[in-house]
Amino acid sequence: MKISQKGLYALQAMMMLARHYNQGAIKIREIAYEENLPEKFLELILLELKNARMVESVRGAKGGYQLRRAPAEIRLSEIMRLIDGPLAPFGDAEQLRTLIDRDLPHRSLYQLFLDVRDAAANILEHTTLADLIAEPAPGGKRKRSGKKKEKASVLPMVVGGHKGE
Amino acid sequence: MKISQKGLYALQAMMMLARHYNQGAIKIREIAYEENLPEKFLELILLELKNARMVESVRGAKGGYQLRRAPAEIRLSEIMRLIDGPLAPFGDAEQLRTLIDRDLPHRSLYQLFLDVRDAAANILEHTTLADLIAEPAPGGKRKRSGKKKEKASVLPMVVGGHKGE
DNA sequence: ATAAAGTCTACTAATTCAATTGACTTTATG
DNA sequence: CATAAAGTCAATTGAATTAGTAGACTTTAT
Repeated sequence: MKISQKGLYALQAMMMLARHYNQGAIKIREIAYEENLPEKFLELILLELKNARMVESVRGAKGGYQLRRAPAEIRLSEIMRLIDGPLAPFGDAEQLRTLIDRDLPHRSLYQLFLDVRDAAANILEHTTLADLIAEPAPGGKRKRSGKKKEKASVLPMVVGGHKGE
Repeated sequence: MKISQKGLYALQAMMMLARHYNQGAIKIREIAYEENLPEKFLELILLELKNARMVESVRGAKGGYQLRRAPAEIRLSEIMRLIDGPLAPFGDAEQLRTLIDRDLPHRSLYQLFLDVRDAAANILEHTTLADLIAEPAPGGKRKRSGKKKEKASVLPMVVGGHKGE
């Protein structure tokens, strides 16, 4: 899973729209200005987000873009998959599962790739735009939404070492 | 973190060399044949692995390649970083930490990226070539080495849902 | 009618990816 | 000591991807 410049722009634009949720349509120019994004490029990105039904547009004068669902209902994984493809570091989850079954000599390698993709998916499926725009409590640590009704498996919070990369 | 074709080849080649550890130098041609890799491309990859001191070469007739360290001492993260760069989905860990400090409006987004990279790093730093080539116990589940002496933070085992991507 | 907005198609320049080519160097061996 | 088998290394290539730009078109508020 590699996030491209375009993917970053998409996420920034969506965060901006989330911050302005329920304030009517926001012009491309305003998003571009507030987030410092190339306007013409952003245009294409918003079109893609619209075709994926994550945002909706209002055409003509007074037009602009707005989220189609509440920020808490839009997962980061959804945006990332749309713009940058599968979360897996190689191929996609389906393909990896097939390879694990069929390419026995490399089974363990593909299983590892799948583990990595699952770790990323667990984080990105459980984080929404609402989580990202929530102001952090002054002394507090970052929180994830932990949606109520989902069937997804438990999510261990990974803290991460402090050196490396 | 995206694994390129080249990265996959490197991992396959290293696994092959791990399987033949302590059997002397293995010819590029043999690796290419056994793993079905393009020979000339593999050549370049092995050169890179050599410059990174993960393998060593023997030149001339009877020459070939072998691991410079035991399979249990070669982490997957090392190979992947060499060939495909940082494990982070965007930039690298250092850069993300800087952005988290300096780009306050996007702090939460970069923190999320860092969480994803930490999750991947936790898996890939704790898996070695020895883990990958270990034959799975007939009915058993996949295991990770869990090295003894390391200072790295605890690693929760992420299982992963069964739909998605 | 007009201006302000989104829509859409096409193009491009730069970079990366996945190799391949071919000349060169080193070493075992007979 | 000639030779063949091997690794070394620089250069090139074709295709794909990335990060945009340009410009014509459509829709809508006023």
